[in-house]
Amino acid sequence: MTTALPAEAQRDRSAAVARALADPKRLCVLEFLADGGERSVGDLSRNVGCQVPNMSQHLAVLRAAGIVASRRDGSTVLYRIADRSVLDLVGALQRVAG
Amino acid sequence: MTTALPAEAQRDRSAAVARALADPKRLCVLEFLADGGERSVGDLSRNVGCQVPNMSQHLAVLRAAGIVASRRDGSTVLYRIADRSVLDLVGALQRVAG
DNA sequence: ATACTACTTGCGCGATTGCGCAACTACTGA
DNA sequence: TCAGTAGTTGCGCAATCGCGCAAGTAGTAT
Repeated sequence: MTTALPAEAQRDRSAAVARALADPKRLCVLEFLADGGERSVGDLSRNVGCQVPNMSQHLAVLRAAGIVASRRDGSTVLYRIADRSVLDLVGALQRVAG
Repeated sequence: MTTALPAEAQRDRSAAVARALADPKRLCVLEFLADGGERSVGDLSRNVGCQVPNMSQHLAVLRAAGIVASRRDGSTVLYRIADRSVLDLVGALQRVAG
């Protein structure tokens, strides 16, 4: 079995994930990544409509929460959804928000 | 069919729901409501460990996001999870945060 | 009406957040 | 090495958030 974490620590982690999703631009990023597979920072920044440094910060928030992952390809950095469970989460979110 | 909302408005609603979930105490409230059915403000405030006015504010946030609903029973106000889809959302959140 | 319990609302404060801007690092190609 | 392109990081500011506290509303009971 996995180590039984105190319920409070688990809630803190859940809250951190929710906080990372609590921004329209970051949700927009996840929509692009959901059907685009991998995208560069510049690509995302153009499509979402914000400056590159701002997008980089948003992506850092998503990555810190374990929602996206990144890899470098030459001079560009490609971001992707970290896990399929993230798609379920975004779907559930949209259903409640619907 | 339902009116096709602009994607941006849908994202704003999703972000609002996520923001409402982005607090450990509010997640704790949802856990209590998930297996307790209906709970009063005082009850929740005792179990979560915060003052009554603070709990009332947290519940107002959750209600504004459509996550919980309330009804009055005499002098007490009982809160409950608004919809089953909220349970799916919290579950998906915990799975990603796991 | 009075007193009491249950809850909500307004206010102010410290902490966090999102953003633009500038500066910095990382990689490519000549 | 010297540009040039792609991202990241640091800083400051306005806006928002969570909280405690005080005051107000709603319902019960005497």
